[in-house]
Amino acid sequence: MILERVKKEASALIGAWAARRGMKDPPAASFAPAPAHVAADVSVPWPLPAAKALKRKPLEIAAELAADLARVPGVERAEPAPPGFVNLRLSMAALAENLASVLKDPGRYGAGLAEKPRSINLEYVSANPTGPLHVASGRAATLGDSLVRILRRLGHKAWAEYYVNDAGGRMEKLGLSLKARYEQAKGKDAPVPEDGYHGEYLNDIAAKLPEEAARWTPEQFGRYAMSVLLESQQLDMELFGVRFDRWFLESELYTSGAVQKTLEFLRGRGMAYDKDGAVWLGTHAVEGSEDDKDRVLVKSTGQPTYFLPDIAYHKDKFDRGFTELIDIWGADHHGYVPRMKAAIAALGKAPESFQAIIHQLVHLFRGQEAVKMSKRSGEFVTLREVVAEVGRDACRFFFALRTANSHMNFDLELAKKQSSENPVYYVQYVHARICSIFHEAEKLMGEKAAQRLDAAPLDRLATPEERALLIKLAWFPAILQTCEAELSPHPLAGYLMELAGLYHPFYEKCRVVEPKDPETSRARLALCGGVRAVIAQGLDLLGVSAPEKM
RNA sequence: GCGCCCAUAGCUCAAUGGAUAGAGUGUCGGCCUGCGAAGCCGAAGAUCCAGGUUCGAUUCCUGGUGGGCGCACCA
Repeated sequence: MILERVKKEASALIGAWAARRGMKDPPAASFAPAPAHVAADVSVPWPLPAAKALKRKPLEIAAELAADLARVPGVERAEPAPPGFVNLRLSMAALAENLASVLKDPGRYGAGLAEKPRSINLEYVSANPTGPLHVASGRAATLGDSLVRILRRLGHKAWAEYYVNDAGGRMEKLGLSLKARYEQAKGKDAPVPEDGYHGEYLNDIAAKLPEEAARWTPEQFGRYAMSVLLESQQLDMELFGVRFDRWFLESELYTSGAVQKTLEFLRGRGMAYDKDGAVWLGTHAVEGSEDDKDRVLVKSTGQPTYFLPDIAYHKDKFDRGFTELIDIWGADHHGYVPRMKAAIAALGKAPESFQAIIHQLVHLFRGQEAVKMSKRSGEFVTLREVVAEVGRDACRFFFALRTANSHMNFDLELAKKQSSENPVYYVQYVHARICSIFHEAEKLMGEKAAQRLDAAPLDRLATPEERALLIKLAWFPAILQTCEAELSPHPLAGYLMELAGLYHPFYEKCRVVEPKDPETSRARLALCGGVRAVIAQGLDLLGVSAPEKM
């Protein structure tokens, strides 16, 4: 990981430079890829913010600093550039060494960069078990699953959970709806309740009910429907390549007594009080609370609200040893954030230990026409349906490219039409193409020779196209860290697009398998091997396959 | 009414306060008798409006305009 070494050394030199000039709080050094029009690899903008503190011209600082940074091992050249950058060019030897390390152990490339390993519980999707998963759930699933994979690669403990709301009033509503469908199937005139679930899927479940269902109570219908639907959701996630470490049932919180214990815990901390026959959480009294009013924990009927078991659930996560909780919610729940934060504080935990990632909602279109997303009305576009039509890879990459904050329109017609033009194929194509080159090389050089990349003469890599690829490979670990910092996989998806975009010109200009020049062939094969490995690793972190043939 | 989020190329999206705002797709013009044309090369094409802070603003602040979402003893 050449860039990480260079960044570390350069930061130390910058710190020393600042100390020599008596700077008290020097700005942190940052490193970015140099823009296309400068002949350098890494851009260091540090002189610009430093100039303000020192009241000096940024370009002068850059010039002085460049002299220092030129000494960093692996740096071939360091030059000042207006208005106040230091541009670094890495040595070919360093880039070659980096490629060699990628080839040696691709699975460890970018691994273990976490300086302080975090213990994070990520909860996402958590859809009600009252229907199949909607295509919009694919967004949260992609965000969460990819993030978990990336965090683990970096060396963090990341644990994925899905909270199943299998308690409360929904069960009866669902039961009555299924019962109606069941009776309809027997020719009776039994309307689904107005506020029930009107989706087609209940007909399918009704058709497969056992005989004894004739004597079931609505609750039994409800329990049955939920277990079927939960299994269906679990299959949805599996088909989408999303694995959860635990499907946490809300009902467990009741059977274990955790709900009651949490209430007592909050009372004991002086955070809960009685008013108007209900029990309230004194959120306004919590230090730093941004919630504007108190919230009901137990209704005057004696029934807990949704809020209380939810607090119990989050308490349980802390009790299991996680120090950070991250929930991924759709924007329709953003109003719930201050409340949850207040609850976390009421539990006596640091407010920073809980974080909500809010993603904007997915708006479905069929051409120009908006598609309703209601579970109660008939029209319902399931995740499984879309995955079956456009493919898991295309779907996941599509979601992975976007930031959580983007309000996205998902045109089902376009998604189908574009399935062969989806950006994911642009990336996968490079992988397949390289695999094909290796087959070609094996034919000419023999299988063993083509696969022995470790001793390749990498100093043969000298064209701009080859160099651009080597640099791009070097940025991969830093991209994973960006994903962590932004809590989003989208920088990785964008990176893979860029890496693929650099490979094709290389392919056009640099012939890899060339019997007349076996040395260059071997070097280029090694480069191809490195690109293939990083693409495969990157796609895997996004839950996307890297096919050998397309 | 109050709060959160968004507005960048025809379309879908990127861009830790920094250099000439990047991709994909679409349009136009070229490129397959050597490793995959799901590709390459070239062209045209963008920061909603008005102020402000800054050496420097797509980015930060204020005010508009347009849109999404939310403001329960629902979950």
